[in-house]
Amino acid sequence: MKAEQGPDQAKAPRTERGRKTLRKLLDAATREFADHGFHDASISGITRRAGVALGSFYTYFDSKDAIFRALVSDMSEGVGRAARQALSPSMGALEIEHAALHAFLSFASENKEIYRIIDEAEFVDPDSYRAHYETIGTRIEERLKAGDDSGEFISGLGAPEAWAVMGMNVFLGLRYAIWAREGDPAFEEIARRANDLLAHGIASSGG
Amino acid sequence: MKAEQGPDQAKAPRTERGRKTLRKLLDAATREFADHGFHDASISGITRRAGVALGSFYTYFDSKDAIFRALVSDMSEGVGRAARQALSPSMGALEIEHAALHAFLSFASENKEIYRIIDEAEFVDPDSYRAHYETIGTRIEERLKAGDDSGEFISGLGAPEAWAVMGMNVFLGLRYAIWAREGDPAFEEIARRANDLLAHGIASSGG
DNA sequence: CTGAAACCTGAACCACCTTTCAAGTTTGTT
DNA sequence: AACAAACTTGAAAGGTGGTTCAGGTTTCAG
Repeated sequence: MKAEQGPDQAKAPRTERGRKTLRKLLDAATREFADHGFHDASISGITRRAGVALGSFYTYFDSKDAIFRALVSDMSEGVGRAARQALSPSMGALEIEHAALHAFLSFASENKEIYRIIDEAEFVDPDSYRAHYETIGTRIEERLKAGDDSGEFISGLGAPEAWAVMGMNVFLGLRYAIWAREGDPAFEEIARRANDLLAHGIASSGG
Repeated sequence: MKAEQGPDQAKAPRTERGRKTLRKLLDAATREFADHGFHDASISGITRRAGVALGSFYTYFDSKDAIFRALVSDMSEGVGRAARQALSPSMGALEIEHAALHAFLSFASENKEIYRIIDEAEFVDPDSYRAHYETIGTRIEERLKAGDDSGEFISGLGAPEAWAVMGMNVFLGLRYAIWAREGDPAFEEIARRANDLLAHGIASSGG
């Protein structure tokens, strides 16, 4: 239909002024979507926060959907980047899962608005949402298979176990990072307990 | 602001005709919200599906939000009812978790629209959404504590483990019930593998 | 049977929001 | 300096859809 720069790119600015305006719009949109949700957010709200005229928005994005997609894509990458940085190949397989969850909890805690936006993609941009979790699920599955190969994990692990681990992590993030309460255990304890569950399960040995 | 019948009740009809119209509106709304999502759903779409005039909607609900809330509340109870029916006190603690997940997968598979509507409540009606998961989490935590007491589970289990289990179940439901694919394992196998993970974890015994 | 309450109807009101556009300003290159 | 391209501007076009309302019909208790 229309020639675009990249998969979900904004119309690329060609001057310094343009790059600054684009950045202002993206930052403003993050706040606007976080505060109001996709549908109650308005373009005029975004441009007001960004301090630019309403019409300027369309210099950089074709539509409200387009800027939302750009944001989701940005943030999905951000989650991946944060996870990658916390992991090192020298870690043991279990240790990797522990570090991944701990990093995820910290990231979610510091980026609550980002999390809400990705969640809302389920309804605004289902393909991106699905791609986001499929990608993470695949990465976890690869880690499980690696632990299998190295003898640290039992064999026969696959996608179902990967999705189970992902679900654990996401829900612990929802409860203890996004919905954090006074008196909750620290992230360190949460990660340790989840790791114990993952390692040995909860059946009593005598059973 | 306004006197209402119940916590999230529709304006109660007083005649048989009224009860039928209310039911038609709720059924139509379920389909409309499932097909279009909250914001792209329209009142006129609901009344068209229900076969009643636009204005009749406001005889039963104060707003679009109100009917959505009523629906979420209905459905949240439906999920709980389905789970309760699948469980029996004679089951062992692990068996209970297995049955709960299996029932949830079946329920989600047969009620995809319900699943989607509850998910969207995160944005339309955050309090209901949170209450929904807090309730389920508490119920799981009670089951874990019961297994602890009976000696079937290790001791020290609590909310973090409950949320981990809930996350596992929800994400397995998302992947294998809602996003089911050709060639996926049967629910029985998914439930069995999740139950193994929950019972013994994935660390190799020799570790 | 009868009257009041419940219920139904759909056109119109209204508030709001995305998107367009024509005209003006700034930037960067030659 | 001079010009084209990039960028900005904000009013207004063009839609949409939630909500109201005044008047008509049905229900049901007495």
